[in-house]
Amino acid sequence: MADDRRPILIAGPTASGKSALALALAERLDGVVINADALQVYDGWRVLTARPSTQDEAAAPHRLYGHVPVSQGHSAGQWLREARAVLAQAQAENRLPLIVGGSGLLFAALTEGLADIPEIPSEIRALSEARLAAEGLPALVADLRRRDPDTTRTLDLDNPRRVQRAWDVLEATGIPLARWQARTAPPTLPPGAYRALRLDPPRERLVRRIESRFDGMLADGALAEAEAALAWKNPSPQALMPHGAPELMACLRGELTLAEARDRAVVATRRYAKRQRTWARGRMADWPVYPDAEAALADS
RNA sequence: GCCCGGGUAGCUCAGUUGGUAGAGCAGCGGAUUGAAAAUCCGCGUGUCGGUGGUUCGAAUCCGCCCCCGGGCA
Repeated sequence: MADDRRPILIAGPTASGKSALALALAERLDGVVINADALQVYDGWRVLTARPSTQDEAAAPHRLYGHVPVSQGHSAGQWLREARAVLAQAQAENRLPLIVGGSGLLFAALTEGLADIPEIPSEIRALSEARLAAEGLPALVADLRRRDPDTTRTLDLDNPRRVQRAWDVLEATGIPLARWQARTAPPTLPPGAYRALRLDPPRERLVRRIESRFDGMLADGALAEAEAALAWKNPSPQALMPHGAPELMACLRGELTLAEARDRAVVATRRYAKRQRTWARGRMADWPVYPDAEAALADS
């Protein structure tokens, strides 16, 4: 097992200790830490997204952290392409890849595959966004049903994001989303090509960690980060959504007290952790589970 | 001490002329193949402050008591 150089995937809810575990393993096993978190890719945040510190980054190589400008969008597809390149590079350098993050979709893309759909031009996205706002979801659903009955059959039609995505893909490529997905190529990391584990601390402990971590973020300059974000020129919507960011920005605008902002940020984070656990139960059911990083380290 | 408001789900509150209660948020469960830290779906028994009474029947009417606001002394 010691000379097993297959990539290690580390998942778990936010604040469960994934990053620390990845760093410890990277130091021990001559590894490279690869980010699988949708928001830690942004260069505008460090404190509020709980990104590894500069000291952490000096202790072991880290990839796909803070490499995307906040003016840009980012997608699971982009991440997958980047992750493939980084994996190949790690292999060439004989470093053990440690892929760590909280975004279940990114792990699924890597281990189950993702349809090879080109990026959607921003104008098309803007168009569907505008139609959604002006005509509402039912109108977009009706339009999609008429033009792409196939995809409509299996789509969650109550979910504006999904409907919009299907509409965008059809509009941009002329090919139904369902057909793209049916043609999905085999995954980058098929079963057996990787090792995986997930952290899942007891619920009460995780809640306490979420609270104390946010208080720590406030002590570490989260407000200054939010203040800087207020001055960003054209941030992409997703760059503004780290938990705590909208709340602290509202606080700085005088719309919330700091205590209110803190409570709402904690609640948002807790709700996210719950969704992450649901994903893990359903989609990572066969990954070995540990209550914390120490237990996982002791076992590896 | 007196007067007026309030006391209903963990929190904020709705409850038509008395027919044993319901929203939002939180919480819980679930979905999730490109904005995923997003988005969507499902789940509501709680001494209706306490106690006595009126009534076939009280969160709803009456008496007393307790608690929280505000006002007058």
